[in-house]
Amino acid sequence: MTFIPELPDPALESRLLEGLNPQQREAVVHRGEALLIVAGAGSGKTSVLTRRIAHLIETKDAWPSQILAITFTNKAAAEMRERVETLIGQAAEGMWISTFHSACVRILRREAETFGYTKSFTIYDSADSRALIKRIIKDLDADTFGFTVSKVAGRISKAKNELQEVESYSRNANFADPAEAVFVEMFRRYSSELTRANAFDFDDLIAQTVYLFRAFPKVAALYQRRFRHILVDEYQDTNHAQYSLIRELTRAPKPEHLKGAVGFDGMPLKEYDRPLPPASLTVVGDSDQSIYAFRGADIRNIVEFERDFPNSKVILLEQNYRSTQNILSAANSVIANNFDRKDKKLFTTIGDGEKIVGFTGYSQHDEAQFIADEIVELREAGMDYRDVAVFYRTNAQTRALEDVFIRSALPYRVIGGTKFYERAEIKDAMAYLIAVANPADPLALRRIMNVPKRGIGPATEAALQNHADKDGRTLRDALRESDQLGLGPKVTAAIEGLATILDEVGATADTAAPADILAALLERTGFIEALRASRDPQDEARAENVEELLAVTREFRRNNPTGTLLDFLTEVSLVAAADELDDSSGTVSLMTLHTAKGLEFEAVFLTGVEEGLLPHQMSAGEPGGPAEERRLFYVGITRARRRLYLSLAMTRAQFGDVTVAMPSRYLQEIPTELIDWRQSPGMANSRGGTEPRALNARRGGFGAENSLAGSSLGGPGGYAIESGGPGATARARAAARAAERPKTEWTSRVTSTVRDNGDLTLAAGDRIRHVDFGDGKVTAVTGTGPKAVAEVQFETAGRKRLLIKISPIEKLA
DNA sequence: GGGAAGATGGTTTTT
DNA sequence: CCATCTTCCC
Repeated sequence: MTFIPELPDPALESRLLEGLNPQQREAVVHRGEALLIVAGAGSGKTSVLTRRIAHLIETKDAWPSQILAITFTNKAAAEMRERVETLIGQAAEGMWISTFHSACVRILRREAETFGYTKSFTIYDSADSRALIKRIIKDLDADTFGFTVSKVAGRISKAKNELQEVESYSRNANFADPAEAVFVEMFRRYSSELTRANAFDFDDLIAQTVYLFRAFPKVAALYQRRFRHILVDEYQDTNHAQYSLIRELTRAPKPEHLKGAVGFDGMPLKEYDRPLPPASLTVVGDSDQSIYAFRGADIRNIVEFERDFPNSKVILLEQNYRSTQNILSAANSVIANNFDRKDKKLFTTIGDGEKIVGFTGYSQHDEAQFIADEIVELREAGMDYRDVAVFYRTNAQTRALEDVFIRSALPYRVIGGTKFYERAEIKDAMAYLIAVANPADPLALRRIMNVPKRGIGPATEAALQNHADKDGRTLRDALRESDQLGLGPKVTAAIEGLATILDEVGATADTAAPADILAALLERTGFIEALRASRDPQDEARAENVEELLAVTREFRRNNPTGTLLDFLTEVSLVAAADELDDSSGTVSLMTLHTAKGLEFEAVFLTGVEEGLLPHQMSAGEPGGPAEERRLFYVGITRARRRLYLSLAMTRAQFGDVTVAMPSRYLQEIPTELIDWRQSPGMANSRGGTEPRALNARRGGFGAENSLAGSSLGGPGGYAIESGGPGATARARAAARAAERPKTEWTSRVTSTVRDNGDLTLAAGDRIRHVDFGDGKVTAVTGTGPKAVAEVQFETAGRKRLLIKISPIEKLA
């Protein structure tokens, strides 16, 4: 069969450019060494990027395998792949579309043996890193110098992001300062422990790849030759290490480094006698959306792009296709307060839209109640829950929101935050998997040594560790030789039992399905059994969580039929918060402003717009802090398509006591005519100033008392603070929590006091009394059992939906 | 070695 | 306010 090369299909090319404005079009078709697309929020950059990739393939300027596209989250990568697929079909398969971290893992696994690691290296997440650092601090008594785990972790991470290894770091260190000397020692130990454990931390994934390329030009040349077109999204949030990685990849591969090279398919590569041109680089970014300086993101990467890549072209995308003009005007005027930025104004042709809605609650519960009520109204006006998002600055703010949402029977999901994988029992089960996949890792082994209880305590552990250290073997080796330690027969048998299980299950680690490996481990160690047999009522829920993990591993294999245990562990450690977002879920999404980056929703609630929270207290001292906080606010505003709500609370319970909050300075940067204040800070404040009962005051027309049962605002009516037996309430609370523990999704877990009305049943026509809303009449009941929801018409507070089981209500005779 | 009760210290944002 | 660590007793 003869293959006739096709000319670019004009019909198809025009399809790729269809509906694009001239700048977007240019961004798709431009060819050259370097291209910077400055893409304002909502300017259609994803569309431009995907079409650019499709266009490169379509015009035969690139084979799919020559494309490397870097996104910020796995979800964005999956979305991009999908969209390219719908444009050009199967051809999308050979492309690398992934995050920085995933791409680096892929490279490091391929090349691990070149530089002293094995393919089975594991990845330390931040909790693992912290656990290791904690041990080191303790060993060195470094806390006497004021070192905390987070400080040390932060400094090490910062160094790595700037490509400073222990050696180069200590060369510039001031050893006259004892604290600094101790830090260097900690850094040194941390690094060598990681190496010994055959593990990388998050920052290593990038940094080590760069070192690999620099130390082994032949390896680098292979990738430089392969990736002819590199595209990087969210370029404003790249740090120095990531920038350097891109630099290494866009160097021209030298012919001598490619001599005798073998391609990724194992076939010898064609040799060149002339240098190949460097890969072409496309970056997309917006310096107004740079919000990751704290993790080393360097805004200069984008600002100085033109200087870095001399033959570059810059294209500006300013037309916004997402939001109404009112929302954009607010965003523009806020961000204009950041000096040293290139002036850029987003505009749209879709019209002004609704005004921004503002609300000031008396407390964070009041604020949350307002949000819940508004969401109900939006829903009644035809909006889907999944099109609504609630943003906040700190994860701690979810508490009040969850509290109120649960009682209002609003389906919601917290994106990120306390993750499933951070739960102790899940970490334990995962540690078993890691111990099996990477026998060199002592951290995982230590974690499971006595889980479930088998009588191996700190003393035994130390003995094992000593034995291992004596002749430089691993802790795992020591386990196998426990009979040489002269320990009691019971303990020795327990250790041997564990060693046997790990070794025997470990023999299948490369081939067996992750679910089978986990099931075998759980079965043979009696892990779940032990939880079920426990007297602690919470252990039943923990057992269920572990079974949930088992389901996750099965699901993984369904999606990746050839996925190994290592693949599973890699995927788990690299999930980003935003990856959890499920577009089809039909729930309201709650997330931090950071997680919100790159997403969009019909309606956005931006909460806690207060001084001290946004901008956050901690940012005040840092150079560039307030400006970055402003960008964060800007990012939040520009996520909204139609409706934007800005809310704050006058008082906020933090650190156990109530503090008075001031409206954020950023609110004053929005022209007043853009905001429709349902309750302005002034309105709330004047009451607060004159009435001691203000915290529970009736707000205009609604007659709602705002203190929810169990909230921290003192007793009903705001009497003088009277804290009755803190121990007693804490215990009662823990008991209530244990008893309740909803069997629903682990993400929607109840975080504060939950009332339980038992099997209280209501029917239309019943009269009830609610702690906050007063008396009302049930107009309808939907759902059954614990999920029954009553719709209630209150005399003064309006219509509400309440989850009968847990609402603070009583039935009136 | 195990467990429960008190003490302590620490919270921005995340791959 | 919360989680984690320490201490004490079995």
